[in-house]
Amino acid sequence: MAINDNILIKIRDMKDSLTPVEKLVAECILENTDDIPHLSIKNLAQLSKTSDASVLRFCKTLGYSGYRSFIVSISASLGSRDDEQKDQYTDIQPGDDLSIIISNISLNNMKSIEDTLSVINRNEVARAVKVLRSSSRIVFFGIGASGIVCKDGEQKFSRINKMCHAYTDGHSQLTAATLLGKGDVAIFVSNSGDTVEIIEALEVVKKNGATSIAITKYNKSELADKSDILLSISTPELTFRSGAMGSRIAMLTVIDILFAGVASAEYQNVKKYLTKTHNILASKHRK
Amino acid sequence: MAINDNILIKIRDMKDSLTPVEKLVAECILENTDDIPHLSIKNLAQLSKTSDASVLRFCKTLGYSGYRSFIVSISASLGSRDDEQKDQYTDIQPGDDLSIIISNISLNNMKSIEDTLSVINRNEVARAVKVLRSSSRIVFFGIGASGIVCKDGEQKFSRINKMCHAYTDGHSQLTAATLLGKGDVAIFVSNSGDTVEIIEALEVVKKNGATSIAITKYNKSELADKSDILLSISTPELTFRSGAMGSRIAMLTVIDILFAGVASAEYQNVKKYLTKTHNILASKHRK
DNA sequence: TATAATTTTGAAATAAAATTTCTTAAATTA
DNA sequence: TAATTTAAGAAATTTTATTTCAAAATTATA
Repeated sequence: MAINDNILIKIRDMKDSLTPVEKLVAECILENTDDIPHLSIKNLAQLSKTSDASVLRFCKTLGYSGYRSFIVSISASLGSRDDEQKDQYTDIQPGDDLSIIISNISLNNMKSIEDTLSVINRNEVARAVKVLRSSSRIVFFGIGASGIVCKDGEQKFSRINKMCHAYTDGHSQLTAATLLGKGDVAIFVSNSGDTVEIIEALEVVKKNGATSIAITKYNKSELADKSDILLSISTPELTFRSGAMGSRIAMLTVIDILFAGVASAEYQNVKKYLTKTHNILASKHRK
Repeated sequence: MAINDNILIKIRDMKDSLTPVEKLVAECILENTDDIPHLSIKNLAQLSKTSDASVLRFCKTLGYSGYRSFIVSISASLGSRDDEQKDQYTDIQPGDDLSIIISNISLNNMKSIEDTLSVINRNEVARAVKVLRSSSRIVFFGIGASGIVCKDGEQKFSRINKMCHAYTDGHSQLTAATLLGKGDVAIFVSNSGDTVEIIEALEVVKKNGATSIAITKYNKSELADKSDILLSISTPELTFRSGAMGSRIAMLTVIDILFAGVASAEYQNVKKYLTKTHNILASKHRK
């Protein structure tokens, strides 16, 4: 829905009440709309087989103060032209035009965040932040795409000097899980919530008395059932074609929230770490 | 959601890499956006306390052919903008209420994607997809938070049986860069575009004749200048508190787009791979 | 720290574009 | 058919944009 004046509609409606030469100008504009903003008044006069004075008269007839104003207005109208479907999930189809792919992927990723925002339980987030703040160390468990989310969490919490580690394969996960104990927090990242290795690790962790946090899709799953704190994400179930794009973005956002929650609550303690790590990284930039 | 180019975002992101006088122009434009379309180049020079030559230089720096093109573009952006205010970037404050943190983080991550959509050059995306399709192998270069994005790319492209690898430390990056040659594609991921190791690797890669693709923030930087194909992202410059959250989400979205572009164009070839990898992963789920 | 090289900048010159004025042509009407 | 009005373009003028160039500021180098 274009909310602004649409000059093209104005021109179309005005057309019949214009003088013959002005009408030529109007028709020329309607036929070459996209090019108009880049034409000079002389160019447009040539293209419409009229004169520059007539083009200017046309602009004034439409109510503009001059050619420049007219161009500004037509540019704005072209800018506000609606871009088709906006906010439903759309899957990528084979052979899709690249432009559609670009907006679909972007919209889906945005939608994943938005949807996660609406399913996530704020009390659970608060509980998670609380146990993370008082934890002696944090261990992330995730495999494949979820492993990447874990690595991200590890990097983030390292910056505020939290003892933390990400384990991204079954074996190291089991060994790490065995060594956890009371006061430790284990964060399990799994889209499905049914990954064998993750459930195995969860069971070991629980036996050892550490607190478990699950980041998983909003759904019934063993992970969701058995973990102490449940942070749900939501993302479209697109076909396998699209890979696990949205869910990963949603999971990262949950990690961001946990990090910001902890860092903000402990700001007095952590700001020196943030400053230090920021500066040391900046020194690795040229110039 | 504004899906079109938004020049105001471009200006905001570019600001810090401009010369002092160009920066004055940029700030003046950001403060008087609505008036700009009706100002002559001389007016704008006066308003920004610079010279007409500098304003013109500013337009060219941003990539426009002249002042007129710039005005057309800014008019289009103004025409397409919808209810602002709501979608301003917001930073986390120490001690913020958890509920505010949750929505700020989510909104900022969404906005990063949206803004990236408005600065990314679709022709460059098309070129990138083309070289990726015909490449004999793909190598990702990135360090720190960007390294995680690289790992993600590696996982994605592996699923369609593309030869690919992510190198996330300076040494392995240099050795990998040395061995690349014609027909190979190197994807460089760096938010700043100035990371020492990345620039070094880029120089080696160029010397060896491989094609270079940069994923970096919309800004002037050595990486942006020197790479063959430039894919820009946009994200708010929040204070250091928030870490590199938005930029990472934006970069991942760009990777998603490249992957979907390649997979969609080669759907007939890759669907068997996608099915196979999907099934083998599903077998690792319980029940 | 002085000097060379480079980059940034604005003033002036030039070119291009927009606007006004004026004249002629066409249409209308008495 | 002649007088009047309206429409249109050519030419002149004004404004605007662009290029060129030299001074100033900055950065690198000795």
